[in-house]
Amino acid sequence: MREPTTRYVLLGMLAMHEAMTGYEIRAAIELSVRNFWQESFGQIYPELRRLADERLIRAAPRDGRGRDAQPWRITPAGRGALREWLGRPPQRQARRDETLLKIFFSRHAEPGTTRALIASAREAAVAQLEPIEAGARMVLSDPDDPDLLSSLLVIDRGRAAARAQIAWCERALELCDAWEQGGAEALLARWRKTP
Amino acid sequence: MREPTTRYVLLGMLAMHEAMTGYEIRAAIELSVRNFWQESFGQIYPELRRLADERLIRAAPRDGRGRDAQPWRITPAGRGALREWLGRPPQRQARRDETLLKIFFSRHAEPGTTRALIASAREAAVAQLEPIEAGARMVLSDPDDPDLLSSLLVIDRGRAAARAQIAWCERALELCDAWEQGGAEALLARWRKTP
DNA sequence: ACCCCCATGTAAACGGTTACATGATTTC
DNA sequence: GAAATCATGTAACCGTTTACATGGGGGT
Repeated sequence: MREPTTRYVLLGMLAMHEAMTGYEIRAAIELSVRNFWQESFGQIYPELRRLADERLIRAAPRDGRGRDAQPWRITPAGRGALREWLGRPPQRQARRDETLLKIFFSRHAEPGTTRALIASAREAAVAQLEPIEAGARMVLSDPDDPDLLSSLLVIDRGRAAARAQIAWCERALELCDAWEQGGAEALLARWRKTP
Repeated sequence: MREPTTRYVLLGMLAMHEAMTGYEIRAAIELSVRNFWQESFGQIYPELRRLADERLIRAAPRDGRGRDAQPWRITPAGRGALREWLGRPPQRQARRDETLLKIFFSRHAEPGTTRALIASAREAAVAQLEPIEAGARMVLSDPDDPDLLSSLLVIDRGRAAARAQIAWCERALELCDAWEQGGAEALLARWRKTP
């Protein structure tokens, strides 16, 4: 049995932010959890309808946002559903990294591909780091935010992941060096140096 | 435009291993890249048929494996397709971690949920580490393997990711402590201590 | 006799992205 | 006046998982 996660992301965001439109929820996801979650409008809008049908959210009065903007509010039942989901052990983890897969097979590619893949993985991680630091500064500027702990935790996780990625890329390039210069022997020597 | 990755995983495995059945390919995936990729039989068997139709693989003679076991071999065209895919920049990355999502929303759960989630994330990472080390020992026992570099690279990545996860979990628990004992002020102090 | 592993496959359902359509409002 | 952003939605398509079906071979 699989479980749709989208609805709980929507409920979670509405639990944090009082009243939001689908568009704003999407923006909030991109702002806060973008390093480990994403949702498309094609998921968000139909799911909001379903949540409203089940009385887990309810339409809030339209104020001066945009003409068509429909803000939603979480209901007590919605908070209950969210709490219940949070209490269940998480099961799904993505486990899909195309870059690493390519690196794994790269012996069968054009020469130099392994290095190129590692280098671009490093660049991607470095690029990830910048918005994370910007997010950190933003969060730190409002110490009264009740979600301060949550925000810092996920920021720290994204940062740690990016840093680990960068460190691995550098080590990986060293292992490539050793392999190219001294074959299996040198590679294993380099490997054993820092296990 | 999206691109099916399954076929290239199959081609890659057949490029590494000479002749394999669908079942063996699945086992090889679970052995080597399971930390960042997975395939189900429902994907593998139909895709093998398609690859055979396109002459990227071809049926190898059945030897004494099992009665129904059908080994496949990669063709030169298949190697070409694999090489071409490896040369294209990787695009998809999963970006989906339900555990972290729950941690992010855990302020709206029963008290203690945040800690419980972090603790179970830590345990999961520790459990991941054991088979990785076993895999490392296995790879190191055969230094003549032409895929030695590839294997060590992905093993090192899995290990680095698991270790980073464990380290983050410990820091996260410390941040929880600070928050619970001294509120925002203590949390920020702890945060700034090791940024 | 029973159970587990090997082995292949199909069909349904689901989760998710992409493309498309539409139009208001704000900013340069 | 043009461009960007705000805003909602639908339909098609695709990738993936799950459940189901089937049966041989080997071990206890």
